[in-house]
Amino acid sequence: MDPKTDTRSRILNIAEASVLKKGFEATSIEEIVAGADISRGGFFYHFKDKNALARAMLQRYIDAENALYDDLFARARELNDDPLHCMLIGLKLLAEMLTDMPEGHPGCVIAATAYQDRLFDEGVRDLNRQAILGWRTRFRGMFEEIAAVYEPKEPINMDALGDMVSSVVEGGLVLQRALREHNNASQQIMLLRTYLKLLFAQRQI
Amino acid sequence: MDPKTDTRSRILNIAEASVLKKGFEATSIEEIVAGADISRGGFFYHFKDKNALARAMLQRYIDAENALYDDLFARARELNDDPLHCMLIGLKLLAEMLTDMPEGHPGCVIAATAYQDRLFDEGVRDLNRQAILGWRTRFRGMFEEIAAVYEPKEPINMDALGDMVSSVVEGGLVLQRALREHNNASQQIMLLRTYLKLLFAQRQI
DNA sequence: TCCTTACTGTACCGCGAGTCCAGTTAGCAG
DNA sequence: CTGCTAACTGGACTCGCGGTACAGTAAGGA
Repeated sequence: MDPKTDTRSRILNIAEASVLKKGFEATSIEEIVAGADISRGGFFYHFKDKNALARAMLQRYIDAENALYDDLFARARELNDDPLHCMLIGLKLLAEMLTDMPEGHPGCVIAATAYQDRLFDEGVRDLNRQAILGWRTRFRGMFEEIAAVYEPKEPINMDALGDMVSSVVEGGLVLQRALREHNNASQQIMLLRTYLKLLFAQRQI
Repeated sequence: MDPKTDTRSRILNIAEASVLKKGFEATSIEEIVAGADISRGGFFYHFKDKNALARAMLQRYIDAENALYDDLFARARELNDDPLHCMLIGLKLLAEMLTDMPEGHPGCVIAATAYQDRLFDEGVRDLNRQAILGWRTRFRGMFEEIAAVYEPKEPINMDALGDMVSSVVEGGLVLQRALREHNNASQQIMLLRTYLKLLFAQRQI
């Protein structure tokens, strides 16, 4: 509440809005401090440099994304207890969520970070890495549950399949950003959904 | 031959090597001119600014990528005249090609460009856009040929399916770059290959 | 009263992009 | 041989941005 005590959060909010709109590099410290109504000195009091800001933002983003996945698949699970159908519903929900964002998804920070090596230090890149590995584990687990019930029609590398969710989202977001269209990511997720239907369905063990 | 007359190409070569290794932003004009053994003035004689350099490099990259696809699928066609099998062979060749690169693929310039809005002007972004739209058309055409012979087992948006090739490559490269692994892109392409097998095979019209 | 937290404000540095411009060198055209 | 142009060199300079340094201050608790 007290504007003095939550300056750090205010900085993060302002920075996040600007970074999602224009990219990290395009967001100058100057404009952050202007938006948060503090001095440059104040900024560096909270973050020793731009990398510290990046780390904090990335951590926030990853936490939000994880919470989103938790929520999405929890809701899917309520609707259907079967692991395959739960996954299919979850992906549908994810696709819908991406379509509903009028501006399109803010363009995953993961890719932005991956493609700006120099700008970020090892800590930032490591956060990034851990997040992706976390998603790999999450989805591989779900796919293994599915495979325990439905025999896959083709042999599949489960790690790669786990990665495919992130990969499809990231790839879709790259297209979306480059093409300035707004539903590529959601379309690609729907294609992945079809893939999983073909791969697992109709051969219950 | 004459070092004086092909300075422009020399600049592009030096710049490309450095950009693929460290990223566009991390490549300073200073180091390009040092590598090409010219002066800063000489650089700006050939390229009015860094954007002009980016445009030239991107165009080169896109041309090379298109030539690669032409070659790959031409070779695949020689091996098998059926459109589905041609596609499957082509994707296998592509995956192998990506694995064979010891350093991994140079990390597609498309994504790098998409995620650095401020750095590039409209011209660069438009080149990027046209390239992806070109690949959409290319692959949609191939998928339509396949669909004329093999009825897809699930209804499919052909534009999205065309995009899926680029999307899977881009997504895989993002993972690869973020994880510092080296075969994610090729694995994702192999998954796409399996997808197409499941979607089209065994239902010849 | 003293210490700490959370700043403000100002001055300053280095780096890289980009500009300007005067001068040089090589080659070709008349 | 003259003159013109392309392809530079070299140096000085501006600007924005990240980052440093540090002195001072206002507010709140022990």
